[in-house]
Amino acid sequence: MKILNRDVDYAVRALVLMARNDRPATPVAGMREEVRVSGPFLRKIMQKLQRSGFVHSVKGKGGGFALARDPGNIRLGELVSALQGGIRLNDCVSGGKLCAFHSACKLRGRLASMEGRLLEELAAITVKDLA
Amino acid sequence: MKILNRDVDYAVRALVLMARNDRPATPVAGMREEVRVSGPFLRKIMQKLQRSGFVHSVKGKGGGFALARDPGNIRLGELVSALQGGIRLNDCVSGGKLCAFHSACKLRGRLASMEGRLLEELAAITVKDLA
DNA sequence: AATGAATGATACCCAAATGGTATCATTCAT
DNA sequence: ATGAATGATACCATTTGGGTATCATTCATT
Repeated sequence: MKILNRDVDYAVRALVLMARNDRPATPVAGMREEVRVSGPFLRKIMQKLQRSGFVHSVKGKGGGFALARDPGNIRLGELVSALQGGIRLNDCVSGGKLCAFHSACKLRGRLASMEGRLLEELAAITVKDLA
Repeated sequence: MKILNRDVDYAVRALVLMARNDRPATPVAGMREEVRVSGPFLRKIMQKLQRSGFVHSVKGKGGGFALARDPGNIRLGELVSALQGGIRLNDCVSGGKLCAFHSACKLRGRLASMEGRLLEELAAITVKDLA
């Protein structure tokens, strides 16, 4: 239904913000207002981004997050994969749940190629593009 | 996340079945096995299809459902609209919930056009194509 | 007229996903 | 030592998706 969830939305805002400012480390407290989300929730998202390698983090006073990759190389498609486990047009194409009609299904191939195109389009958008 | 939900899936199966058989009326009991879904659930879906004008229904003994439109003119995009209220890539583009960055958002336009292309692709697939 | 096969409408219900909060542990500059 | 910051994780509330149950209505058949 909805392809981009809130996590991706907030993550994009935060990453764009960091790309524009380009500071050595931005704490959550310094982003949450502009991203317009609660501190704890943004923090959870930033931690996911850290685990996925999009940002690196510095603990302790004066710490925070900073981009770990070039903004021109952080693609929306990757964010979607990392934060919400990808996209699936239906269960059959990419959910791994093949239905009983698998072999005869004329819809499957079409959906699969639609999904492919969608992913390509998402991959074509980078944080730099949005900054 | 998932663009086609179960309703659309089962609806397509039922409509394709009806298009192939082309009987004056097919009762739910005569479809549920081949569609592989419980009777009550399929019935609920068929009722939605009836209300949306895709099929017409005949009550009483010997009744059932039949296509109300040419199979070549029943488009997947319409089914998605009728059965799950369309697609929205995110809340901002088509959910009516504009975020605080509305005017400055560089992502919005791109998502909107992606959504448009997706709908076009869905609209290009008809029940006849799948029958 | 009675019967039974069929849909119409609607009210539930359960499980999973989404969106978000709370808490405690750890690290580090000062 | 202190306090600012993240790491990890558990928890919670609401919504959505998928599905069942029930009663009312219609109609062919007898």
